[in-house]
Amino acid sequence: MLNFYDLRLNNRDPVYIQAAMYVKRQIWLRRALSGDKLPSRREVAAQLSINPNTVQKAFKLMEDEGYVRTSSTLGSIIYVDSEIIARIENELTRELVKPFVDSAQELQLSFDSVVELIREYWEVE
Amino acid sequence: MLNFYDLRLNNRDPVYIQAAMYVKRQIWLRRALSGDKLPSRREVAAQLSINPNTVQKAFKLMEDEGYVRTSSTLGSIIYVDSEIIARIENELTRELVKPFVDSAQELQLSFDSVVELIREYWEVE
DNA sequence: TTGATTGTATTATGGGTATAGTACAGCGGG
DNA sequence: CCCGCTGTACTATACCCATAATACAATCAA
Repeated sequence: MLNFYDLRLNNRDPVYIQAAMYVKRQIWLRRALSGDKLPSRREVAAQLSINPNTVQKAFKLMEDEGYVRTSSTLGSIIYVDSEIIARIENELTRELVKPFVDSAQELQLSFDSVVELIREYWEVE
Repeated sequence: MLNFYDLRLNNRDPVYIQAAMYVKRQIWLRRALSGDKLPSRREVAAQLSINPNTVQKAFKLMEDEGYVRTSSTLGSIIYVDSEIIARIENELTRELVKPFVDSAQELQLSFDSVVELIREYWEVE
């Protein structure tokens, strides 16, 4: 049973987007596999301390994007096939790397200096 | 006279934030120097095809952050000293690199694979 | 069977953002 | 002097997001 306790919400992006992205990352990490159950809308809302309506919106989005299926009898489960996984992988890496490279180049940073900056932040926590 | 023709607005972030960030980047790139004039609110609105009120909000933000000064006689001009430049540099690199590294680590990417991904996107246009 | 949980839906409120439209005092160039 | 531009301010509208508070039919366990 996938849970949402690890998800730390930020104040920048819509909450329902963040929730769906979280599930996407779990699929990417192979921590969410086809058939895995998701908690109920109300349970997820409790885990994240958000409104059940916002969770409903996230589930709706995940269903539309194809990796969550819902039946009123069984609740919601993960569904992924190779096509969906490939789509998610492309989406996650592209959405991560592309804007970063664009911004770095807009600031006219060199490739080497960017690598150096990342190295600085990589280990520190 | 600094203009805003190069700024491509996205649909993700508030427009007035993007406008202020654009000026910040020009300062970072030393394309905007102390004393450089900014167009009027209405002129910026025209350059970006947005509402003058939104521009006013951007100018208000830039004044609050210290790198734009306005007098009703001379209009708005850039003002930066070494302290402000240092602050902007830290802010831009941190806001660029930190979230990127956080996301990459959340996807459990290795440092080397991240560098490789960036290399893939770096030259491509 | 009864009661609790489920997915789903609706209405209302509030905050943030962006827009449109208007207004006004101050200043400068013709 | 006067017209136009300036910065500034205000109201109203609209959209998206998030929340609160319900409501209801279907399902399942006790």
